[in-house]
Amino acid sequence: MEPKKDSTEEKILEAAKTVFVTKGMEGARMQEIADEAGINKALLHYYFRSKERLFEAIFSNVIQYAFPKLTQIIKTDTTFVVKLEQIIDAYIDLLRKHPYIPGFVLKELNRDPSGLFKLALKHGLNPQVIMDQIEMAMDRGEIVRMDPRHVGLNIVSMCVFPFAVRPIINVLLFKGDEKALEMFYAERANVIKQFVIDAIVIKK
Amino acid sequence: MEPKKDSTEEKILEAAKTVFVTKGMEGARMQEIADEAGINKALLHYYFRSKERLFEAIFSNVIQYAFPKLTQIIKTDTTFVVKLEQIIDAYIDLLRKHPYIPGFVLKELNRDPSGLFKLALKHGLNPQVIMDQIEMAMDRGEIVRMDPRHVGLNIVSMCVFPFAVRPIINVLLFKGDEKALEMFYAERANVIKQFVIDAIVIKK
DNA sequence: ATAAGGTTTAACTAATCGGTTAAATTTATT
DNA sequence: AATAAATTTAACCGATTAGTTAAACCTTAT
Repeated sequence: MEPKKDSTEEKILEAAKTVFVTKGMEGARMQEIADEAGINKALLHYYFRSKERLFEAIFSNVIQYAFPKLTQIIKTDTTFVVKLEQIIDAYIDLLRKHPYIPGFVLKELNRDPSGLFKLALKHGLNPQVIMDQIEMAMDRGEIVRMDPRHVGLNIVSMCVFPFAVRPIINVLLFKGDEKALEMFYAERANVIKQFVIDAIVIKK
Repeated sequence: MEPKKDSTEEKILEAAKTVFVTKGMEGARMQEIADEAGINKALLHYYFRSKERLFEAIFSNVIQYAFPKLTQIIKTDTTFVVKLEQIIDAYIDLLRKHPYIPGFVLKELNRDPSGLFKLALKHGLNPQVIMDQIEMAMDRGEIVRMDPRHVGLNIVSMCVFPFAVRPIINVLLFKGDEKALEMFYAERANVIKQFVIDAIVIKK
């Protein structure tokens, strides 16, 4: 929280983030993090005693990009459609700015699912709030009635999955054309909004 | 292809599949694979010279669960809706039988995306066939007109993503109740079919 | 029986990697 | 200038791991 300037600690955290996110916990090397930060391995251990401690500092910070704060939006006093549009826009924007986060988080949570318990408590991850809002929209007759968990999962799937498989899409659909790929991602917010609305919103 | 009986080679391949899929290429240990196969490390290297060779044998075999043969279904001479239903059913069935494949394939393809080129050639991965079929359904007026890549990606996302994040869903939505989780996955085929049909099929 | 190939045992190499240490050097503080 | 803290250097430790080797042992077909 504290290190504001380009202090050594900040340089380390930035370097560690880069290396951990691209290589993962197991693939990352302390020497590489030190190089990336422009310091040496001894100093790296001088600041963060162990690789595990450093990783946890990074992971706990990065997790907010994967589970963003949606509670402000979802508790707004508007129609479900408006909330839906705002949430999808916000989520896709966030993912476009941090495209490698989904792959990283998936990898690490599959490696050690127990870490999720701590994170759920620490960051107040509570899908129930979202489920409740979906259910209330059904009660108001705004959307068709179905298991809200499936609704939520469908939306998250369409938002996150394309980023988690970015390398695959890049090869299979765009043959390496990063420019076209980025444009494709930019389109997704509107595509998903339209898709979900047509699928579940009741027309009057 | 050849080893039919419970030959040593078959035992090794089975053991390697188990270990690689659960631990990944980096996390897997040759000793553990040898133990799992009930043999020793020397014999393991006697059959498969290196870890990399063994891994490639496994990965090339496992990849068919991730990119199943959909061409037979999609080339059928029926309406798009019927094809859609068959494909989603087949895909969800496959994933329920091999729930850890998505996580594994994602992890490894993110680690080394270059491997995808070989696989695309070797297994004839050709999304264009599917894109063409989607476009033809639009021409026939069966579904609304939109970028077929988004359509395909939406469907695949809703099918695959929930399996890739199985540990997360298990904790966040089911608090470890594997029984309820499995039932939830069983529901998904129908949920996705209904969702997609409502989203893009034109009612007459 | 014997020859060949499959299998085990056990020790070893070479490389990698996280982490430590101690001394020297630089930088900032008083 | 003197002191303390930050940083570098360079060597090292201990553990892990992929892969090798050579000898012995077992199984099986000829």
